[in-house]
Amino acid sequence: MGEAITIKDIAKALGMSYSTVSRALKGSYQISEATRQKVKEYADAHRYRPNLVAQSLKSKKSRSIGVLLCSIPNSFFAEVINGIESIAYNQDYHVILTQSLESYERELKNLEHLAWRSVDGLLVSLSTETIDISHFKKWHDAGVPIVFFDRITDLIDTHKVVVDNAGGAFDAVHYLAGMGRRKIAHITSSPNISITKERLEGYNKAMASHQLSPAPGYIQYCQHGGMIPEELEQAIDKLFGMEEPPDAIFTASDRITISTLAALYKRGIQMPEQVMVAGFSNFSSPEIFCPPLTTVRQPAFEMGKTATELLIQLIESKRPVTSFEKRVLPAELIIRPAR
Amino acid sequence: MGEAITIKDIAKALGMSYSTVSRALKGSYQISEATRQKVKEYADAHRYRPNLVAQSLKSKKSRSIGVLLCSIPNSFFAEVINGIESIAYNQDYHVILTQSLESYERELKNLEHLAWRSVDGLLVSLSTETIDISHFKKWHDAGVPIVFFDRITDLIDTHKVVVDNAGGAFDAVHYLAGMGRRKIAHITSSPNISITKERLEGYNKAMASHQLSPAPGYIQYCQHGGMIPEELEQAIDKLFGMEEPPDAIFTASDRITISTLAALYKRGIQMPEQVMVAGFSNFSSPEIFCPPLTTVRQPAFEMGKTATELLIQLIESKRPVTSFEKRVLPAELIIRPAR
DNA sequence: TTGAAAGCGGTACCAG
DNA sequence: CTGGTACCGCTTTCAA
Repeated sequence: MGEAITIKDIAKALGMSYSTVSRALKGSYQISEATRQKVKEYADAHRYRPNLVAQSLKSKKSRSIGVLLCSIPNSFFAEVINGIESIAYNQDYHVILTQSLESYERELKNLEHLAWRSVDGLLVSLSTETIDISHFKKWHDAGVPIVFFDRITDLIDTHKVVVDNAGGAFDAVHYLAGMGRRKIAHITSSPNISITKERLEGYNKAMASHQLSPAPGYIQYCQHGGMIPEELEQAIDKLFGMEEPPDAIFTASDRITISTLAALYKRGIQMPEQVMVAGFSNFSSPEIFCPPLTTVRQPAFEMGKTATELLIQLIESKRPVTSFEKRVLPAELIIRPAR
Repeated sequence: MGEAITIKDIAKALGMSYSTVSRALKGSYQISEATRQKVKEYADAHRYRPNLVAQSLKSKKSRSIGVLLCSIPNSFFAEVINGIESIAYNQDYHVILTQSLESYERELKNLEHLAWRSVDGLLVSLSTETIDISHFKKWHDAGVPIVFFDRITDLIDTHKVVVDNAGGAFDAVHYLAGMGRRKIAHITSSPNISITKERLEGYNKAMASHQLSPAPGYIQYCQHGGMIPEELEQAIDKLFGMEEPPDAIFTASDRITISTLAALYKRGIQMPEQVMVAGFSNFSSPEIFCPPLTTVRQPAFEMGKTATELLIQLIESKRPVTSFEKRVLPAELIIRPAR
């Protein structure tokens, strides 16, 4: 795009060698203040911008970050992407997005693709189907920086960014119990992924703290995280086919929350009278739902930002990093009373 | 990422010259079937992948597409991005996203940034602030392929992808009128952008066809497309401070629709009794809003796909393209009756 | 402090 | 049909 001026042009114009110009532009090194001035001036005047491709070829760094996540238009991930871009843009990295659509197969293919594109590092949120993580282990062991976010794994030692899933889940269930509900069900994602376990833990803890114990079948898993509509339909049908159907549901993710509400409507189940719903969601205005929805909101933008900062730190670290951190961001319960 | 095998490695291993290997790999040209076989086999066996950076440097093509839009986490644009990625991924282009956040200033900066990254082409949806489009004209005249989508301009002759905004607007307003509403207001975005004009046109036409003429002040513009919360608050306050407040509102975009509902709630204005709302939105399940929202849905994924296909076609065209098309995708009115 | 030159991985032209 | 080589734009050693 556009015919740009190169180092050679500058050298020719100023009657110097390429290397001198190159050095002058990078600041550093041994170079006389005079020539540096001259070069900088000329460069600015002619709007010189280094050719990134040439730099890449030389440095073997692509200044790109690969992102693996399940779905771009999911409101949670869309916000995460926003956070990622906000950092990457300023640090002159570009971001290559790939979506697994909750398929292990696709996750593998995407990883392959990103490897080929020679990204400098990876931001990864695992698919619901993923159990074996040796594909990531391979790259990680080969020295490729990886930061996991949201759906993480304990089997690879690197930076991780998550929200306080257990805490958020606890708060939501505690709220439902506080509203007098005792038969609180939980519709959640695949048991494979970390967030499912942690949110379940919060649910269990809150139930216990209210001396409640969920009936068998009160915990419904959607293997594909609600990506497949039938999953949710089935979950709802099972719950309301029970002898003692729930009087509240705690939903574990954005997509599941929205789909649960839709499915309940379709069946004419009254909310909040018959069943009260609260769950994870990052939709901007859940107060316009019917009834207004109490949600656990995740700092998605923040998560994207933090993960990207950590990744770039890893990429640009001079010495191999051996000590890793797990950032836990707070989840926020936003209570929206019925009208 | 990873230590890859190069053409030189293959050449060395097979005792041929670089050029022979290169030719063999590209298929074409004059090369004996035997050597081609040998090379291909070796390459496959050792998982050879051409170095994209080197190819870029040589070919002066980056195989990247720059995208300019207003906001990533907006549900409409998030779906568009999904469509863009779906095509780009398969054609081995990568996508660089930038957001204007409805600022002309930022749009300029982003364009600069993308130019520097030497993208092969641009997908552009203008910011609400943009009036002067000479920055795009400059690049377009320099031969950079551009495809405009959604918020387009007539001042640059190139491919464009839009939805039938006037038609969608007409349908929505016609629906409201059909429900017996006569005082139908319109909250819309900045008058600068194409979609505002077209949706207004549909509104006017539908009003006229029902022998309705909007009171002065029934058309409220949000200069920043509802990005700034106060804009909407003011619009609502103006509408309901009038002697004859509206009994229906047609909203012109996703963000405006959601914010309008939220603002009406906040003020305790009853829907649909006091005022009935219908508008553009790509939220997945507006039936869970209160009341269920009748929406004009745009084929956003399709739009992203189509725009990207057209762009890649431009980029890869051997001869300069001189005849351009404007694809108009249908908008779909989805009626959701009150419960 | 500056210049010359090699090389990153591919491509394409020119000989042979 | 195949080999040699220059070159894309930049960085970096080695000499001067």
